[in-house]
Amino acid sequence: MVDRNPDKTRLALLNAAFDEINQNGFQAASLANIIKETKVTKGALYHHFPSKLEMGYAVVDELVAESVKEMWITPLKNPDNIIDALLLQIDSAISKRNKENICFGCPVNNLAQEMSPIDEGFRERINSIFDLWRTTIDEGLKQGQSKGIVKESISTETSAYFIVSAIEGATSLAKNAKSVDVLKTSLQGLKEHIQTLRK
Amino acid sequence: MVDRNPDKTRLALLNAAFDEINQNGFQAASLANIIKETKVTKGALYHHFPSKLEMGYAVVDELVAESVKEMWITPLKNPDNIIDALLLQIDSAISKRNKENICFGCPVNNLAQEMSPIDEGFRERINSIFDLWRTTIDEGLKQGQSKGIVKESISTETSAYFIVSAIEGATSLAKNAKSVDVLKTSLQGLKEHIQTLRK
DNA sequence: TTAAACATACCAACCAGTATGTATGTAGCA
DNA sequence: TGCTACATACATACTGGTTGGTATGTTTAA
Repeated sequence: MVDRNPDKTRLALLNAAFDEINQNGFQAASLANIIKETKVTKGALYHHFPSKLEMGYAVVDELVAESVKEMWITPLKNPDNIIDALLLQIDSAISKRNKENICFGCPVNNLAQEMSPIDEGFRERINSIFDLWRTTIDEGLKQGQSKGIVKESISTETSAYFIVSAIEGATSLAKNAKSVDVLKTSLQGLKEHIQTLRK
Repeated sequence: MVDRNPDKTRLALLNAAFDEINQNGFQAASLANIIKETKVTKGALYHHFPSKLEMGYAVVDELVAESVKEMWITPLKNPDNIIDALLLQIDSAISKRNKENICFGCPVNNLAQEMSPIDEGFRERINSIFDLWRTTIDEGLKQGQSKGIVKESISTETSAYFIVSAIEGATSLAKNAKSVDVLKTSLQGLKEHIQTLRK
């Protein structure tokens, strides 16, 4: 490194680790690739992070969790109309995908699948992301019910679980198919379902 | 090995590989663990499979694909009532899960997540499993429409994509939460949705 | 002068894969 | 039936490469 800027160095490592993990998974993520990509030396890496595992945790806490909040929490907090807000965010999620990035899937789901049976630290972190996501939708639907926007007959809890799982499943299918169209079609089914929740 | 039984040896390796892959993913699956588990030597393993990759393919072709067919293809081929058949298989899938095995998730989805960006051989194999699954549901819904069981207004293709992605997403959420209840609740939403497809 | 920030060289452990061997079942033939 | 030839089935020991991690530096800012 030419410039001595610890914050910048740390962030560069974190971003490179995020990419490496997203492409190869955590276990197969190679520190050698990360230091090659960032041009940070191994000594500097281990100055900023005590271990590969802790670096992985930092990626989840600081990058993955933040991106989920940006996409699925903040826009769904106290919206005028939760159903419209959900449909908008689904379309927004679709529009962010293209041929090149569809194959990486959802970082949260990737790590959930790979690490949850192996490492409790990852599992708990990812679980709290899913919990926050689901409870935010649950809360939004409940508010929608009391506002008279959402059908009273539905269980908001069941719906919230169902919506999150459908989004993750659609992202997963599309990742494997390497197809934005698969994502669109799968989420079209979800969108139509969400419309039926309207009062 | 005491007894010289090539078919048995091969199957033992395949089963052990399936377990090892299911727990650790393909890349982190260790041949050392597999030969330790089966008490088959490395020479014998490489006599039956030319490489780790080919052994992985064999696991997908001979074990994973077969288990999906048993659960999601055969019972959904030409059923009297596709909606009842779907609901039955979903309940059957739930009932096969317990505290101990919920954390392993769906083998198809696990491999899809991990290997699809990395290896085309895995991706194609898994993709054809998903295709078969989805088209079977699609075909079943189409037959249901012509029999007057399923609403004419729905797109069977969209519904089929949606159903498969919801099942995978629910399995994924439950895996991470290590909770059969999460699976039940998520799939409850799907079951209610499937009921609305009835004419 | 001190500590943070970074750099270099190295390590043991593990990995998939291979080279080379041995034991055993079987097909062909006398 | 008994012997030979051969291929299948399995075993052992090793290799080169990669892994995460560490010990021991040097540089630089405060």
